[in-house]
Amino acid sequence: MDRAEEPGGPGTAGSQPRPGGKHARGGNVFEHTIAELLRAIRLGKYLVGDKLPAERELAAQIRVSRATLRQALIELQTAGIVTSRRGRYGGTFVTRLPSADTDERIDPGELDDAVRFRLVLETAAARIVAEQDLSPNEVAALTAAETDCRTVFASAEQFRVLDARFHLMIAELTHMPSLIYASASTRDRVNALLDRIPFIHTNVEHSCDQHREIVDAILASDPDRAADLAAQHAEGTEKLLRGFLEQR
Amino acid sequence: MDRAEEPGGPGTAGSQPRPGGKHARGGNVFEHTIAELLRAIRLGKYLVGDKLPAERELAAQIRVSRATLRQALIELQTAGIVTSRRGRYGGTFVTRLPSADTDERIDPGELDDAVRFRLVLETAAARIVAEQDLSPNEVAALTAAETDCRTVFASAEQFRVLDARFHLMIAELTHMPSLIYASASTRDRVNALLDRIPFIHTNVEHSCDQHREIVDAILASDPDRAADLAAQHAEGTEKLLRGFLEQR
DNA sequence: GCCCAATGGATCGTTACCAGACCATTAGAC
DNA sequence: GTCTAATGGTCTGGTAACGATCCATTGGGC
Repeated sequence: MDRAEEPGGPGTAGSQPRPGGKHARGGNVFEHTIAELLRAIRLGKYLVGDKLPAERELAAQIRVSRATLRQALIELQTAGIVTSRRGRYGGTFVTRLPSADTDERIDPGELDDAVRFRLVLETAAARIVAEQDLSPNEVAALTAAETDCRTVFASAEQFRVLDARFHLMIAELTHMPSLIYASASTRDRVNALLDRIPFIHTNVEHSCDQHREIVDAILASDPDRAADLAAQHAEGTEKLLRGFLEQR
Repeated sequence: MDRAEEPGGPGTAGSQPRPGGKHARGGNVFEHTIAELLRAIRLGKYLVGDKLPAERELAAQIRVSRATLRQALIELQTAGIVTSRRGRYGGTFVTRLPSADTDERIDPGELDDAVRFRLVLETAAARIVAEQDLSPNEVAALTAAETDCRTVFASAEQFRVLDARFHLMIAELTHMPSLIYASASTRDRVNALLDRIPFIHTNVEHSCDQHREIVDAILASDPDRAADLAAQHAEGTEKLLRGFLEQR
């Protein structure tokens, strides 16, 4: 190796991916904040109808000033994704899911990276969780997340949120902050890709079946089987995405 | 990435880790820049004696303004880690390795997270690389990185740089930017922990032997063995660290 | 010997973002 | 009915970081 740099080398320096903008970080803090909120909604942290945390609290969570957060919220409000009510017991509420950014170009490397990294993370998470002893609460949460997925065969959007919640649930059960964060981040990238391809019922049902099997393997404390099933599951998505998006 | 998030919701929102500071990101851009430079040096991207990229270029790489970069460089210069020379064919040169920040407190969760995530990443990387066909150049680079480790039994600092280079080499051979970035980031966290414990010759020799075995498995295209060896290797470090640092 | 290109060094005006204080509105409690 | 606590909405001053420009130094090429 060496410090040839650029072309190949997304090496060690370079910090987070930060497109281009005025200040540091992701372009600017404002856009980053919007992205963060959208992601949380898309990944099912806040479902439609849910109330977001109070502005002061949410700002602290995203580590951004309230002023900037409000800018972002106003943007989302304009887009019809949230609404705000004043007064005690008021707040900001999710009204609908954000529509997919179908216009963005597809970076060929992006697909490859996102989908392969997802395979790594989810396989590992499934194995790790299967090796643990889960508390009754955790078991309940996991099975609930699994069955929730089966309730919605209607829209791609709704399914995707619940699907994401299921997979993130597994990641969270590892209690590894790094893995949780990486999984959420990667999941969102994969979801963005899934939005580009048709919604296929058969696939959804198959996915749900696989979810069930993964949960079974985890609850049966069978790490190898859990990992293997998770890998198969991820590979299914991978093939689907590559089939639709690669080479064009 | 790292650090989780607030107590309750280690969920999906929460953005990059941003301790506490004025502006956004890692406290402030200035500190982040220093950290980034130190990391690149510690992980062997720039070895002692090497010339850093020109300020204008380096600033662009780190995605930071030249003014901020210079602040950081001046700090490093004051600390004796780099020196600058003006004029054409001048530049900024690495003079010595940064000394470890032994004063920082050890977050008990940090050890656990860093060490477990490292296991996940390096196991996956080894498996993936073993599944690939490597080009002659890649094979050469890998074996070179491995043998380089054996050349230095002198100081902990030097060994750690070469050790990091070896592991990052494997990560880079996956050609997965996300995995490369995560590996570098995690590696640095682990290194910071290793700086707190004594440097044990026997362990280093054992590590080198394991490196050799891992390379053998990769070149033999034996993914399972490569993954298994990588896991054993990482677990060795894990036990060492836990033994010295946990519970006190 | 002169010039030039590449580098580090310095300065300046602008802006994005922040912290904190304050105002406005609301629903429930009393 | 009034009070109160929790919330969204508004405003102000401070500053970190930026982009841009210019200066200073140096070694090699002509």
